[in-house]
Amino acid sequence: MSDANYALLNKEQKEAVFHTEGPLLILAGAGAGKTRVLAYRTAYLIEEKNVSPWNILMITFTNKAAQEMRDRVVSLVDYGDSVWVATFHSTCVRILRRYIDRLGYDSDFTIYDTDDVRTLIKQVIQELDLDPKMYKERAIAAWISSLKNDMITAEDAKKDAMGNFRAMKEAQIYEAYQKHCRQNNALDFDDLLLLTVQLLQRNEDVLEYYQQRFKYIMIDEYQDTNRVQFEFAALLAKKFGNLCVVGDDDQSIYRFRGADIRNILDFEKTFTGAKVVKLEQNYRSTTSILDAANAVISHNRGRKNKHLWSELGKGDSVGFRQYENGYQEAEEVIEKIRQEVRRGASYNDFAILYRTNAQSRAFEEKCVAMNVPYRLVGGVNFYQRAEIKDLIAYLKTIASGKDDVATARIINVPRRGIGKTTLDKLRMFADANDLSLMEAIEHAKNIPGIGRALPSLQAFSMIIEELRQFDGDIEELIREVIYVTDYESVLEEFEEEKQQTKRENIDEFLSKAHDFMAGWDEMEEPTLSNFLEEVALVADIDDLDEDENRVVLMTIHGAKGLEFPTVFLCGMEEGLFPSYMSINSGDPMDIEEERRLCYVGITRAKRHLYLSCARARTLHGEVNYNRVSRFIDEIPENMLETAGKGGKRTFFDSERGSGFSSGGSDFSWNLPKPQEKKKAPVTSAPASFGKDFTVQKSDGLSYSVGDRVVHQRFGLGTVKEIVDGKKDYEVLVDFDDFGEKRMMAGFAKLEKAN
DNA sequence: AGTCAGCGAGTTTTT
DNA sequence: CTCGCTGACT
Repeated sequence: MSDANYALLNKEQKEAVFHTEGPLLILAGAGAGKTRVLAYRTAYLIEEKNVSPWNILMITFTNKAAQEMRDRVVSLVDYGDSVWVATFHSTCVRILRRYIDRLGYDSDFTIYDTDDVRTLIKQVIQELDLDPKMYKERAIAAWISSLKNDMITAEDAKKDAMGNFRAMKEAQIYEAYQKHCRQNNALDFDDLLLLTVQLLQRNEDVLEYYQQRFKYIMIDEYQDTNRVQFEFAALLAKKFGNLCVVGDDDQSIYRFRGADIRNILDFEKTFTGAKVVKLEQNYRSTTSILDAANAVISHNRGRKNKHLWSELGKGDSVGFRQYENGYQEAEEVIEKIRQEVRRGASYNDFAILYRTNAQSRAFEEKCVAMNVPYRLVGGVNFYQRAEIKDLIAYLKTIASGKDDVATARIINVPRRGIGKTTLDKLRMFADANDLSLMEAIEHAKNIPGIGRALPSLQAFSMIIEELRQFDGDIEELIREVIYVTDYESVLEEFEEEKQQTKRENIDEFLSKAHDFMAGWDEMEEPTLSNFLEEVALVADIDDLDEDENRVVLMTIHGAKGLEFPTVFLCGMEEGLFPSYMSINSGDPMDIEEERRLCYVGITRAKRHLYLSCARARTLHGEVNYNRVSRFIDEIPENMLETAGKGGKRTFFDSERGSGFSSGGSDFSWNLPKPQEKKKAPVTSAPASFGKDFTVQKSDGLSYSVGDRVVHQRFGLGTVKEIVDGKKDYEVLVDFDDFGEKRMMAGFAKLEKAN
C-alpha cells in the first residue's frame, strides 16, 4: 500500500519521524539523511496520524530543494502533491498576492532584485542631493537589507539615528527608498518576508486562517534563517506549536545575508519543551573525508557538540597540492578529471568548488581548451544579464507600467534620443502630478520644455501601447518586443562574440518562457505577472540538472545540499579562503563562518576529495602571493596525502607513487609524464559546452520564399516573405496551425522541411 | 540635448 | 579587467 518503509530508517531518524506533536529540533549533520527524514515524517503524518496533506507546510531555501522534497513526498504517499512545499520567498508571495491590499499595495506588485534595488537607491541618493561618494548604494542596500531582516523599519531607523548626522541621512535614504518602492508597487526580496510578517501581525483573521491551515510546519536549513523568517515561522506555529526544524549549526554560511545562527542554537530555549534529535550517522562520505571535516570544524567555538561518523570505510586519503598559479591549478585539475574519465568515470562525478566566482574563469577556459564538458553554476544570475533584464523591464512596463525602475531602464534602449535631461523632466512632472513615469510619458505633450524629445516619447508610448494590445502567449510577446523595438540594434553595438552570447541568452529566455507556458496546468495561471514572479525568484542552483554528464563548477555556497563522488576544493589560500575580508574584519565570528563554509565544501564529497591552492594568483589583473590556508593546517598531516617529501610544492606528475592515491584505489593521481601529456587522445567528451544552441548566421538563409519550413513550436509552415533587415532577415511565415507570423530569422530557428 | 571617449574606482558569498 | 561616471564634443 504505502511506499514508505519506516524500517529503512535508523533509530534516531525514526525518533524524528515519529515525534509529530510539539516543537522538534532535528540536528542533522551533513549527509545524515535529513531530506529522507522530512519526507518520511510527512508521509507518517498523512498515513498514520491522519493529517490532511493540505495542513502541512514545508519550507526550503531554494526551489530546487523544494522540488526535490516534493518529488520525494509524492513518491512516498498518496496526495503528497497537496502538501505545500515551497521556499520562504514564494510562500510569502503567494500569501501577499492574496492579502497585500491590506497593507496598501496592489496585488500585482513586481519584485525587485538586488540590481533594481541599487538602481533605485542610487536615484534616491541623487534626489536627496547627497554625495554619492559618501553614500554608496551598494553599502546602503546591504544596510537596508540587514535592517529589514531584523524587522527594523525606516521609522525605527530614524529614531535610532537621532543626533547622528550620517545615520540620519542614511535613515532618510531608507525612508525615501521605501516610499518609492510603494509608489512603484514593487517589493524587494526582504519586503516579501517583512510585509508578510506585518500582514500577519496586523490582521488577526489572516493569521488565524494560515495558522489553521498549517497545523504542521517543517523548515529545512533552519541554521540559515534570519530574524524575519524566524518570526514568520513562530507566528504561524503559535497556535498548534507543531514546528519541526532541521538544520546543522556547522553549516550556517549565510550570516552575511542576515542569517542568525542563534535561531538554531537557542531553539530549545525559545520553544520550551522542544524535543531534540541528533542525526550523526553520515551516509554520504568515507571516514577519511569525515575525519578531515571534523578536524577543521572542531576549531570553531560555540557549536552544538556532535561528531559525524560513517560506516562506509576509510576510503582514499584526502589529497592536497599547492600549484604555482591558478592556471596550473585549473589545468591539473581538469587533466585529472580527463584521466579518470578515461578510466571509466563520468564527467558528472566531479565538482569543482571554489570560494569566489572569479575563480571559475580559469577552470572554464581549461575545460574548453581540453574538451571537457562543464556546467557553470552561478556568477551573474541568468535573469540579471543586461539583455534579459531589458526584456523583463519591457514586460514589466507592459504588464503594469507602475514600475519606474523598469520603465527608466528601457526608455532609451534601443537609443531613441531620450536622454538624462528628458528623463529628469519626466520625473519632475510625474512627481508633481503623482503619476508613474509611464503615465508621464503618455502625457508628454503637456510637459513644458520637453522640446525635441516629444516625438521620441510619443513613439515610445505607442510601442508600449501596441505591445499591450498584443494577443499571444508570453513567448510570442517577447519575440514581438524584440521585433517592434528593434532590439537587434542593441545587440549590434557589441562585438561579435558578445553578440553571440547575448543571442544565446535571449534564446534561452524564450525557451524558458515557452516552458512556462507549457507547464502552466501545474500552476494557477500562466499570466505575465506569474511569469515575472517566477523569473524573479529563481536561483542559479535551481536549474542544475545533476543527470547531465558534465563537470560542475560552482561556489561552495552554491554546493550546499549537494553531493558528488569526487570534489575538488580549490583555492585553499589565506586571503582567498578564508577571505581577505573575514581575516581583516577583526571579528572572529567571520573566520568561523569561513570555517563552516570549508566544512560544507569538504562534506560534499562522497568518495574522493582533493584540496588545492596556488602560490600566485592573479586577481583583477594583479598578482597575489598567498600562503596555504589555515584550514589546511587544521587537518592533521597524517590525514592528508601530499605529493612527495617536498609536499606542498610539487605537482601531481612529480614522482611515481607520490600521487593522490592510496589504499589500493582504482583512482590514482598519477598522470602521464609531461612528454606523454602533450597530445592526449581526445576523449569521448561530447562537443557541447555551456548551453545548447543553434547558430543562425545572418548571411544567407537555408530557405527562401515559397519553401516549407519547420518551427520548433509552430510546426510546419510556408515562407511568404523575406525582408533583408539591417543585420537579420525578417521572415513572414504562414503556419499550418498557427497562421501568419512575422519573425526574425536569428531568433526563429526555422529549418527547411523536406 | 545627446553621445562618445577617456579616466578612475572597485571587486565574497546570494534567496 | 570591467563597469560607471565625468567632461568634452557633435
